[in-house]
Amino acid sequence: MDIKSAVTQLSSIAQEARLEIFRLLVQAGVEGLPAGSIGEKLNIPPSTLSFHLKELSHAGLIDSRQVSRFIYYTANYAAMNGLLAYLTENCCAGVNECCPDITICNQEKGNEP
Amino acid sequence: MDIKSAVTQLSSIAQEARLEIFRLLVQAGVEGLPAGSIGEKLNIPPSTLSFHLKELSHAGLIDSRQVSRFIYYTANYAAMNGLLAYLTENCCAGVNECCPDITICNQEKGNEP
DNA sequence: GCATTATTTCCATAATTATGGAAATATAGA
DNA sequence: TCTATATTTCCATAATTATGGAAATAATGC
Repeated sequence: MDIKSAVTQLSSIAQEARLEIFRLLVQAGVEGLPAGSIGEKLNIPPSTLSFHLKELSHAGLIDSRQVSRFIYYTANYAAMNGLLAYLTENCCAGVNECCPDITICNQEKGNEP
Repeated sequence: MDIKSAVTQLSSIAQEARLEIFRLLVQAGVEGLPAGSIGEKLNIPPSTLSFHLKELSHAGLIDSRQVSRFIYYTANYAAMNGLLAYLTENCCAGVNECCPDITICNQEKGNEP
């Protein structure tokens, strides 16, 4: 992880609408949600939603896949992990127990029904 | 944690200079660093540094204390924890093991010499 | 091909944020 | 009080980012 990617990822969630979208997707799990549902749940007009989804997507914090006419968006848990790890890297100079290892939202253990 | 605070905190580190400052302080541990040292290490002019430190401070991600003529800045590990927890809250709907508990950088276990 | 639905692009406008020089303020020691 | 050092405030300029309507594009079923 380099600092520019980290800034891009942080910027992408440093905005209320996008943070709501991201958290919604984090909570939605590996199946994700189609764009339309996201806009409906969060009451965001299509053009604005599209703009924000693109920002999150470019940052790499969410992925998308097409299913018929719907585009499903999902949180990229690995990217989230990477970002959190970067923030806490070498915490307290790694000298002691101040900062335990982190392992958060490992997508390998997803909850696909 | 409410979404506005989270956005404020994320915005505060969604900027290269500030992310460098924050990470430097996270790594510096509980003693922290005086403003001057930060500016020197990261090559940031005083006025710019002051602006960025204020942003981080207002967001609550760093604290400061005066020691003689120096102002020491420190990472607020509790705030960092809170932010990371907010991002991963109810991950995958909390249905399974997708997202283990997180405990990162607990300042109670600091490494004061 | 046509109608329908889903999503994105384009665009102008508005709002926010970053930069750093110069001056001001604060602290401490002689 | 005078001087030196540390940090912040002020300010103008520049750059980036957000918003949403309207139009365009894409995908599906009939």
